[in-house]
Amino acid sequence: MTPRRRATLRDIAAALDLSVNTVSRALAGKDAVSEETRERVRREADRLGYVPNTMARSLVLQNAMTIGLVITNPSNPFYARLISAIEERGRVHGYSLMLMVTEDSVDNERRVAEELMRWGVDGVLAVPVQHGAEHWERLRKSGTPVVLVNRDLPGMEADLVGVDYYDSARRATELLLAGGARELYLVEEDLDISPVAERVRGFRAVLDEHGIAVRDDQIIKVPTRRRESSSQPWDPVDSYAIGRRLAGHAGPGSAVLAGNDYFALGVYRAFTEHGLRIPEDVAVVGHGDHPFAAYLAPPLTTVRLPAARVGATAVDRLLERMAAAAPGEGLGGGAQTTLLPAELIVRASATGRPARSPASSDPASPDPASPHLASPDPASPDPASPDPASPDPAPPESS
Amino acid sequence: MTPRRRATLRDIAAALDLSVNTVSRALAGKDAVSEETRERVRREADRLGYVPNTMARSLVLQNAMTIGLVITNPSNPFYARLISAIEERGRVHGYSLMLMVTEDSVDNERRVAEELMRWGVDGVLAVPVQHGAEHWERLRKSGTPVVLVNRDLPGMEADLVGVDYYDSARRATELLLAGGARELYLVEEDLDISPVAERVRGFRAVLDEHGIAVRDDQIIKVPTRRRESSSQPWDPVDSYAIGRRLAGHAGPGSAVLAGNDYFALGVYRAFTEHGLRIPEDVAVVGHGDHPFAAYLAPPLTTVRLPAARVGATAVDRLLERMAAAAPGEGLGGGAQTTLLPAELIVRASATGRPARSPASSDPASPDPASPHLASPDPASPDPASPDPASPDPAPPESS
DNA sequence: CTGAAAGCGCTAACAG
DNA sequence: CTGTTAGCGCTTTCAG
Repeated sequence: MTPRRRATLRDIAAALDLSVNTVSRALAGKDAVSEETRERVRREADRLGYVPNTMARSLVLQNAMTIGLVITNPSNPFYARLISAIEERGRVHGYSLMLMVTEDSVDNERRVAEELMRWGVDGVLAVPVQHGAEHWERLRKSGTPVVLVNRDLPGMEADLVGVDYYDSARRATELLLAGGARELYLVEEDLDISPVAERVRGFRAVLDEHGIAVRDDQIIKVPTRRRESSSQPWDPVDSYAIGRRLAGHAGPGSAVLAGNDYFALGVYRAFTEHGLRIPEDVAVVGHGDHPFAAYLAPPLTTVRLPAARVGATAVDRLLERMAAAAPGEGLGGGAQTTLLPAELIVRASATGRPARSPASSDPASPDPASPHLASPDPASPDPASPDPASPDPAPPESS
Repeated sequence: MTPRRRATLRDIAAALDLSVNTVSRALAGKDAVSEETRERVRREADRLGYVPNTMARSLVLQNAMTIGLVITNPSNPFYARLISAIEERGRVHGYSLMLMVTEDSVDNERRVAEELMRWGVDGVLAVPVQHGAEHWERLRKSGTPVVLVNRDLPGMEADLVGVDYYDSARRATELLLAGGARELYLVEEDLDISPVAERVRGFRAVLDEHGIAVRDDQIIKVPTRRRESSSQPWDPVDSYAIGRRLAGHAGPGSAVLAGNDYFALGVYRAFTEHGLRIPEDVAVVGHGDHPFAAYLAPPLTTVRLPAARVGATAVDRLLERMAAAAPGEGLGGGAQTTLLPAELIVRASATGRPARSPASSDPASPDPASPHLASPDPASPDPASPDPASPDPAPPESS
């Protein structure tokens, strides 16, 4: 009984004996239409259950009202939050999201970039796989702005919105040193990506400044297993293995800085099983402030990432580029890089005097290290307030 | 220098002095074209960097080659994995994903459904918000198949692909009873959705069968705070509060079954802080088998959800419906419900003899309760193999 | 084997 | 205020 075929402007026009054009304008709210006609059109439109055809509209308007979002792995909690933030901010501006997943494979990424071109999306937000920038370059040259998110991409001259991991690693390392650690280990994923590189850089820099030599074996790479366990988040199993190895020569003065909380967790367990106490025998700091971090025993000191802000900022930057791309201008100015600050959340796993070390270029960290330092095994596991960095979730009214 | 405007078939045709039509066929690989012409066309096409315009194509073909995916919250790890699985399976069949996020708000859902109609997506996969089915009904009546995922929706007669939570709750409860628990609590999110309802039903059923009366206060609802903390996953903070309350009258024979691992975690911490031992004083079972579950102290017994399979199955079901919707047929047969079995992962937090209770309608659970039972604080935290339910990423049969 | 013509659903000039 | 004419980029008849 219901119309198998969607109603179109023409159907309305026919029923009312008007021209398609008039109907179009009536519905679009343009002026050149009598109020009466407009009313009739409206009525008929929803009598027929008319729904405008976005594709047709986009085809003529030459804009897709869509932005492509390319993510390596939605199961990474940071990216999951990024997706939400981007979707929300995009919607506010009337854009839909075309989501593509690469699983950190360049082949997938190439396919995906191609598909995005075919769709003619208005802009692309991408967490790039490490190698290969040609496909993104092609896209950009064809007039589609591309903004990199979270990871930089060497061969690509594009905007980047990410997190200041160099700084977060510095702060975490300072904290560890301030707590008395001397034998530090950095546990990172074995991927050649900028976030890892930046953290390594920050880690080394601080140790250097303190005159501590860094042996190669202090920077440990955990093999990536995302590909195999498709759509599974990081698995602590490998960091657990690493933790067991470390446990042998660990003792007071040892500390581990992990590139993500899951790695910290694996290490945690290996240590406690081995009878080592955290933080007395070995201090641990993670990255990500995943929901479980505050509830471990002891609560995990970690770095809270401004996912929501990164997402919103990335969308904003992309929107600017899209606006600039419209005229003749060559896609706005030069590439801009925006690194948002992360927040060090000090909890019991890395106790010590707040990192107020001399060398710290640390820009007025919002005094994190207080409540939790008191109780090494706090009775109040941190109300874990929602991303404090996102109290600006876009126009709360937006019409 | 680079073409501001994308090359079109016409450009190729003009350059080669051919008709648009011929070029189209040449590129589409249709037969009625001489090999020579085809070659010339191909060459010119990529000289010009031609990329077919999907929108134009879709407009005439009347299919969008897109499926809409509506998710309440990507930060829920289960949904994150679902997204990956669906994207992957969709891509295999040539479909792109339009992702929409509702944050469990009906208003958002209505907007989103409308938008999906406008795009004319070929089908929709949705994790529905509890109330309001009219917008989905409209979509369906307009000829777009809708398959519900994970949650049922009362007013809607549509296919559903989900998890058998009734069974998972039953099995978990049986396990707890077998372990000697008598005072059981079920901690669930305060949402009126089928997964929760099913678990409550399973929980009650088993207790009933064992002649144990269930007081209302044994079924505890944790307030939802997703909306506020937009794009944040569950926060254990509320379940932690609940755990503290429970800790008062908990003791040997007490047990908690949690609707998700984060809740279990909150309870965990409240108990241990209160000096209660797990599982000796109180046993705990979660839901979800999130990556951290195996690494808690003690490792958390939980239910592993077949996210990848749910995703793949949902896509397959949708594809069937889409195929059926093409002819005159009324969208295939009646609504089908597919509930995939979850797997009970027994770890130290809920020790006891394997649940081999009489009333168990339990279809040969794959003998879970062995390796971990031995060591209440196992030295081998479960290699947490990737979703064992998805070693068959391809159509097990379906198509 | 190739071209001409029509049309998907909508919007943008331009006339009347 | 309203209708006519084009055309977005592509595919599909149907003739040649």
